[in-house]
Amino acid sequence: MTTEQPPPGHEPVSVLLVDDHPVVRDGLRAMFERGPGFRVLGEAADGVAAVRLAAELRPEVVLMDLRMPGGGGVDAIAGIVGRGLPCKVLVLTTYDTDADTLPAIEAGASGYLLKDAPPSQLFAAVRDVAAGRTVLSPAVASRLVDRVRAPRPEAGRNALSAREREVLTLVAKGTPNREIARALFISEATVKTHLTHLYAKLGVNDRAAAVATAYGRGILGPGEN
Amino acid sequence: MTTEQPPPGHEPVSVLLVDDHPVVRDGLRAMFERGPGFRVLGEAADGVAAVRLAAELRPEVVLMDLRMPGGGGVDAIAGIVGRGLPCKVLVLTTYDTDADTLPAIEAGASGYLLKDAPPSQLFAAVRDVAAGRTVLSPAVASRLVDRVRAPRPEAGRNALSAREREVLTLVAKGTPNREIARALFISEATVKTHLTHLYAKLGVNDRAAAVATAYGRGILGPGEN
DNA sequence: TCTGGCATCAACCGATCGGTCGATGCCAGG
DNA sequence: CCTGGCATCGACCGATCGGTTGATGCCAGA
Repeated sequence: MTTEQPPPGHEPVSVLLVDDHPVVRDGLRAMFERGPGFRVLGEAADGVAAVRLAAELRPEVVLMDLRMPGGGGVDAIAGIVGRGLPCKVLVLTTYDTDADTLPAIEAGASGYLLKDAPPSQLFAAVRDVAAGRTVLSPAVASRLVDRVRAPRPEAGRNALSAREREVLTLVAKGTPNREIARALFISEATVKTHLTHLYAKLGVNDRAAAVATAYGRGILGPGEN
Repeated sequence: MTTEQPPPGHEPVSVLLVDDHPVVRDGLRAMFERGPGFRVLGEAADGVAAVRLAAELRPEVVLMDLRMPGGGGVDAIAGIVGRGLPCKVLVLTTYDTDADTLPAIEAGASGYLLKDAPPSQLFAAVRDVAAGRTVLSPAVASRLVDRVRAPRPEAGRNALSAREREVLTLVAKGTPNREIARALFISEATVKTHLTHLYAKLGVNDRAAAVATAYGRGILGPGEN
C-alpha cells in the first residue's frame, strides 16, 4: 500500500512541470507521456508562472525545481499552498545539499526527490504524493530526523532535577513563585532555591532566559504549554 | 546515488533480525540469505536480547520490530544507540499507525519501513541505512513533516510587531529592560510599553510565559538563542 | 478626513524577583 | 563514615518588573 510498482487500473494523475531548464521540462514531459498513467497539463519556467498555472490548470501534482530565476521555488510553493490550491508539490532538484531543502518542506512541499532518481521511482513518488503521502529523499529525511531527534542525553552536571523541572514548567506558564509554592505544597523560599539552582545549571540569571534555554535544549518540549 | 537497485560488487551487509514472531524471523532470514549481498548474523526475539546481540555481533544494520513482549522496540533502539554501538537501526513494523513511530525515530532509528514493502525495497532500504542514509515510509515522513512545518501563518490580531519581536528576543536572552532599551536605542519606558502590548497579544502577563508561548507558536524559533 | 495601529516617552507604586546569608534532613556513592 | 546532591525552610534587601495613566507623532486604510 505504499511505494508500489505501477498499479494497473487508475485514472491518470495530472501534473504541472516547473523548471527553468527547457531541456529538463521536455525530458520530464516525454517521460511522463510515455509512462503509465500521467497527464502533463502544462509547464512553467519560473515561480510566478508556476503559481498562476497551478491556479488555472489545477493539477494534482506540481513537479517543482528549486532555485530558478524570477520567483524562487520556495516562494512558489508557499504561494501554491498559501492559496489553498488542492495541488501537492513534489520538489525535484539536482542537489539535496541545497540550503533550502528544509525551507521547501516547511513551505508545504509534499515530497522531495533528486533528479537522478530512476523513472520508476519518480513515477511511484508522484503517485504517492498525489495520494496524499509524503516522499523524501534519504538526505532530506536525515535532516528532518535530525531536527526531531531527542536533542541530547543531557550533559551530566547540567541536568535538572525532577523538582526543578516541575518548577520550571510552572514558571513557563507565568506562575508567580507564591503560587508555584502552593501548587507543589512547598514554601516560597524553596521555590526560590530551586530557581537559583536551575539558573546556575542553565547558565542564566532570569526566569525568561531559563524558559528560553530550556526550550532550546528540549527540556521544555513543545508538549507542555 | 540514492535508493538504487542491487549494486553489483559490494561486500555483504551484516544484519541482525529482531522480532518476537519466529515466522517473521525465518521469513526475513530466508529472504536475506537468498538475496544479493547480505549476511544474517543472528536473531533476537525481544528488546533485551536485541541490545545484547547487537553489542556482541556488531551488525551493520538491526532490523527491529516495534511492540514486542519483554523490552519494547523503542527501548531497545535507545539502548543500542545509547551504548554508542555502530549499528544502524531500521524499524520494520506491520502498521505505520503505531503511536510509537515518532518515538522510534526520536530514539535514534535510521529508518522506518512497513513489512508489506516489496523485497527489493527492503533490500534497498537496508543498504541505504547501512550507508548512513535515512529511509522513511511515506506515513512516517508525513508525520515528521507535520512536526517541522511552519506552525501557523500567525492569527491576525495576535501577530507581534517587528519591534515587539525584537524586544521579546532580547527578553528570551535574559536581558533586563534597561539594557534592552540601550540595545534598541529607545527609552526603558518604551520597552515596557512594548512588553505590555505583547503580553496582551500573547495572552500572558509575565515575561517567562511570553517566552514560552512564543516558542510554542514558533515566533521564537529554535534559531535564536 | 478620521480612525487605528505602531513607536516613542514620562512618572509612579506595589508586587515580584534574584541574591545572599543562613539551616535541617535524607539518601546514595566513594 | 563522610561527602555531596537533593529537597526543604527562613529572613532580608535592593533590583527589576508589571500596571496604570497620559501624551506625542507617524502613517496607512476606511
